[in-house]
Amino acid sequence: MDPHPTRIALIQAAMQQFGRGGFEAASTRAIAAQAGTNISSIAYHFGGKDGLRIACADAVAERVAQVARPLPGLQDRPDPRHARLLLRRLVRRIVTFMIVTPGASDAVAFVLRELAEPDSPVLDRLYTTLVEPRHRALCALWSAATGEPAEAEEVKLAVFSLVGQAVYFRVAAPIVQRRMGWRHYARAEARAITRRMLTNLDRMIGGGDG
Amino acid sequence: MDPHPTRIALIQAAMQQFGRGGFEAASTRAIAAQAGTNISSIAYHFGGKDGLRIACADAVAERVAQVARPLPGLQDRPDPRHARLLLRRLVRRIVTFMIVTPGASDAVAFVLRELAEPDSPVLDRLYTTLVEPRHRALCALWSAATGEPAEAEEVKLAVFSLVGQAVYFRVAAPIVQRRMGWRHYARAEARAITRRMLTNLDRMIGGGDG
DNA sequence: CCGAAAATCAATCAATCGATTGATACACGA
DNA sequence: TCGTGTATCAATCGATTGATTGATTTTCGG
Repeated sequence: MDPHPTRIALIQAAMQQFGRGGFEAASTRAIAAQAGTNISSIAYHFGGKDGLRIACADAVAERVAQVARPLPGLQDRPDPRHARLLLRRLVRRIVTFMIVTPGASDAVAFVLRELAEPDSPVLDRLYTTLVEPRHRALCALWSAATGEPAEAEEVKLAVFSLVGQAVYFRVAAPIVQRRMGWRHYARAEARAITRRMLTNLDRMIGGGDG
Repeated sequence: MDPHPTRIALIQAAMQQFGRGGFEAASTRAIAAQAGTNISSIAYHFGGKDGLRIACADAVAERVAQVARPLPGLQDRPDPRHARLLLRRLVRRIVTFMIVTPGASDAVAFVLRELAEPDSPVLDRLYTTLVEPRHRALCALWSAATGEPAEAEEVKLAVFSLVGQAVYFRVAAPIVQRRMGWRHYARAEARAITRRMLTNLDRMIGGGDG
């Protein structure tokens, strides 16, 4: 079916192992073994380990671009109530994607590892294609919901605060689960996190029903 | 002066390099070189690379234990206004520590790397000595400020949301700085982040002056 | 000044790393 | 039945990894 099954298997395996212990910790042999192919396939398809890293970044960017569709009601200026509704829906989507979507955990872990690396060769790619446009869109919505200017420092930091919470629930999953007495992130746990984050969102925006 | 200068230099260098690219990415040779000593000093002082890892975790735990002193006004049940004041002070302290304190950046990066690692050998140590007691204290304060029971699921998640924001501003520093147009985290930037986080705290707690 | 313990050194070990090689299997048009 | 390009394979390369060794230097009580 797929035109490049080995290529995709390699990306998937690499994304998982890169996300686990970092880029350097993952060996090409282990990646190839998990993908069910030979080591030299990496060089053949991607030119090397670094090429595989870039391919992972592109795969994430493409996937997110598909999931995070053009937000309805962003082209025109939505009224505050509508903006708040869209923000709530987005928070639901983000948390669901990060917590419960199968395979997304690996992608999130991979991205976070790259973001934390001071001189990651794919950081630029991830920022321009993944971080900035989404952050801008969220700022626009936040602006519409609160009336503050979209590119104000306060708004940008507020949006970072919001997504930072979701990111933390993923990156610190072992700790959160242990403290909460959870054995994993499943539907019930995702619901609890979503509820808390929606509460935070409403209160941070203010003015509404809290 | 110091009874173990080489030991301390090794821990400091290791913490930095472990935090940069992860545990496996850091080579013992590079660590020893940065510490200005020989490779075999690692084996002599810590038994090996893993021992150095544990020593780093202990060093962080001890340092945080010193910085995060017993919170004043926690033994008795503070009234809501006092609790909110203590929470605000703690948020200031956390952000300052994470953003601006020299050397703390390495420690934070190291801890986060360990927390993200699924099967880190020092995760247990870090959790029991570092995460849990602080989280419990924050939950108690949150409870006193809001009236909710301290060990309620909602309270625990709220505290995680709060610290998650601060953690994110550190772990995603390259992204945040780029989006904000900042060249680094200095006093002015830390102040902006602190202000936003205090606003978030006030609104999340609710009931107060916002 | 001496001798033992503490600490550091250069040198080397087997193991593993990413990359490369030449051979091989397969599909497809001439 | 060729010839060609794609894709994977086992085998091997030099380099680097963490660990270890034995010698050397430093420290300090007697």
